[in-house]
Amino acid sequence: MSRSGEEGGGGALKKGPWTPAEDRLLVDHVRRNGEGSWNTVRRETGLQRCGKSCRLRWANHLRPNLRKGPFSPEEERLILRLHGLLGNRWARISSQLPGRTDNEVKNYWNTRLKRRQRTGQSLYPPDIEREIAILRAQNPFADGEGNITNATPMLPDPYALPPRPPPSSSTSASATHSAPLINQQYPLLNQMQLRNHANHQPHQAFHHHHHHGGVRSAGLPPLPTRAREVPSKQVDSSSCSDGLLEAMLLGDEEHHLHRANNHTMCRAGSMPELMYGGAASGSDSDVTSQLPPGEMQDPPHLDGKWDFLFDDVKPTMRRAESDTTGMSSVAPVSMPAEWFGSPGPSSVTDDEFGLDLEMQQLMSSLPLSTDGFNWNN
DNA sequence: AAATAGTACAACCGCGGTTGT
DNA sequence: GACAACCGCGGTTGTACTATT
Repeated sequence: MSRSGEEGGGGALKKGPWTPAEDRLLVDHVRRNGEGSWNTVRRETGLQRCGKSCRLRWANHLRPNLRKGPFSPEEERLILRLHGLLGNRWARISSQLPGRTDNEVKNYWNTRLKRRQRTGQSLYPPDIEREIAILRAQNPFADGEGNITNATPMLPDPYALPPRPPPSSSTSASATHSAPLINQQYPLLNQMQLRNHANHQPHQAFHHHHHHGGVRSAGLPPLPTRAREVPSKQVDSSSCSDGLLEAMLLGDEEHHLHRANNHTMCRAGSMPELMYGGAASGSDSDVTSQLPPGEMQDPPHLDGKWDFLFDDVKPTMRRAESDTTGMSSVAPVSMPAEWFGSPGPSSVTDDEFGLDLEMQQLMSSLPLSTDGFNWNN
């Protein structure tokens, strides 16, 4: 089969930078049809772009709640830690950075941090390296290459009673013993575990890893089939808004980061003019409600007409979601509600939950320390 | 001011996974 | 089960921008 077959028919597909007119076509398409079905964009809008390109453009530049601009020190720390645990799984890493895309994280890593390698510096700051070594020892599903190694699910019971605290005197020694994830060094993590317990039914508490290239869940109960791969960006907020990350960040400077992510800087990348607002309708579907007054901008090149774009964006209706076999209770995965200013309870689907759980386990292992390391070195 | 090097980022490409027929 | 279509992810490339010489 031809992987490029999706471009079949019609004239040549356009490549290169997107124009405002193309963006408008795509956004309007998503507004009417929801995300997904990217290959119908061309048929329905006449946009001479392949579906793949449309998806990328939407995900990286046009979707709401994108956070652009330099990574904050907190974000950088998180990237480093997660990369140490996950490797080059950019989508997973970016899922823990609200509003950030995998492409951004990837670019960041390739430029800023790989420069350290070229200059002979270690990939991670020394303290992060220590953390990673410890966390790897604690997380049996994350090896040094970022691979999932849980051919046999080995996640500690997240609902287990807190174990004995590790010896307070020997941090390095803990790297050699398999310390449980619930760690009294990080009291908030215990809260997170309890919260996790309250939010999810026990039968859901298994590890389900969907990522290609990884080891899939072995001998685990089948998941209700839902619309397959969830773009990581679409998981992020639902994972964070009600999940463990926010709890972890409570009382921490990163908490402020997270709050900031939720309420500001909702703009689109190279097109800062693409503010999804201007006519605050007050409805849940109005992303502009997340933008502080005064941050509204009219997109110059679009003559201030972007306000209409996201008033009624429909949730994705994908093939697998169009059935009515017990999946009607599954919230649409695309267009998370929090995009539109209605955080509400997390609507994590079963599939998302599997991803979420894995990330929660990892995230719950990350210490809260905010050291004074110079991250620009 | 011009040339060069370095950086940042958008976009493309290929691969692999999932779903539908 | 085989195949086709679709989709998402990660690697890579192209190019605009900025800093330096």
